[in-house]
Amino acid sequence: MKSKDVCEVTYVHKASVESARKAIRSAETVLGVTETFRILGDPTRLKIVMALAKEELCVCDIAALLGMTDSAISHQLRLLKNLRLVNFTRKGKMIYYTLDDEHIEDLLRIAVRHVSED
Amino acid sequence: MKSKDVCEVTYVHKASVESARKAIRSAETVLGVTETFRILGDPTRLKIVMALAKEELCVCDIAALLGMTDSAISHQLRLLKNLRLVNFTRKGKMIYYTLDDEHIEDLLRIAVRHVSED
DNA sequence: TTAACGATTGAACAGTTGTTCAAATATTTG
DNA sequence: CAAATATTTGAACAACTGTTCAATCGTTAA
Repeated sequence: MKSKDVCEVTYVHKASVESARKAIRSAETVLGVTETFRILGDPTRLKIVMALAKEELCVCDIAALLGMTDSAISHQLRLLKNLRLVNFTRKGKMIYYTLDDEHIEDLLRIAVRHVSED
Repeated sequence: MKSKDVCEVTYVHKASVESARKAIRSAETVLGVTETFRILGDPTRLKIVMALAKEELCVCDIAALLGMTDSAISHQLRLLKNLRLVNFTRKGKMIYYTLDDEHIEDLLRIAVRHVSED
C-alpha cells in the first residue's frame, strides 16, 4: 500500500477511521494509562502490589516474601512511588509501604477475573 | 540484613508476611495478569485497543490512523491476537480486526478514570 | 562517637522490546 | 496466467528494562 501522491492519505475506510480517532483519548491520557499498565505489567511489581493491597510491609518483608534482594525491591518500589501507587511512612529504621490507590485494586480484580475465566 | 544462620529466614514481620503471601495469586494467575497489563502498557497497542473498542478496522486503517507503517501495526496485532484480545475476519484481501473482550474495556475505563482524577 | 541495621542509589550487565526494511504470502482482478 | 493490493514475516538494530553488586545514606542503640 502507501501511494500518497500529493498530500492525501488514502484511507481505506475514512468514516470508520475518523470515528475511531475520537475513541483515542488525549496524548496525555494515553501516556498516563500506558504508564499505569506498564508498571503493573511486571511480575515483581504486580506481586508487590498484591501484597500491599493486603498488608503494610517494609522493604525486607517484601524481599523475604518474594525471595529477592532488598535492593531489587527498593528499585521497584521507587517506580511505584513515582507513579503514586504506593505510600510510605518511616518508623525508626524501617519504612512501611502501603497501597494507596483504590483504583488499582479494581484493576487487579478485573484482570484476575479476565485471566481466570477463559 | 540477611543473616540466615541455619535454614531460617529472619522475617521482620512474620505474621504480616504470611498474611500477604495469601494475597498473592497463583504463579499462573500472576503471569496471566502480568501479560495482560504488559500488553496494554504500550502506547501503540493501547491506541489500537481504544480504536477497536469503537470501530472494526483493517490493518491499513489503523496504520493511517496512528501514522505508522502497516508492518509495525501488524506486528502489534499479532501480540494482541496471541493474548486473544482481538478477533479478526478476512473479507477478500482485507482482514478486519475487532476487540473481542469486554473485560478490556472495563480495564480501560478504570485506568482512564484513575489518571484523569489526580 | 561508633557500630549495626534498614533502605536507597548508581553503574553495569544481560535480556527484552518496538520499529524498520526487505522479502514473502494470500487474495482478487485483469 | 500475471499484476495489484493487503497483510504477514524475519532479521536487524537501537532503546529500554530488571537484577546484581558495591557503596552510601539515615536512624537507632551501645
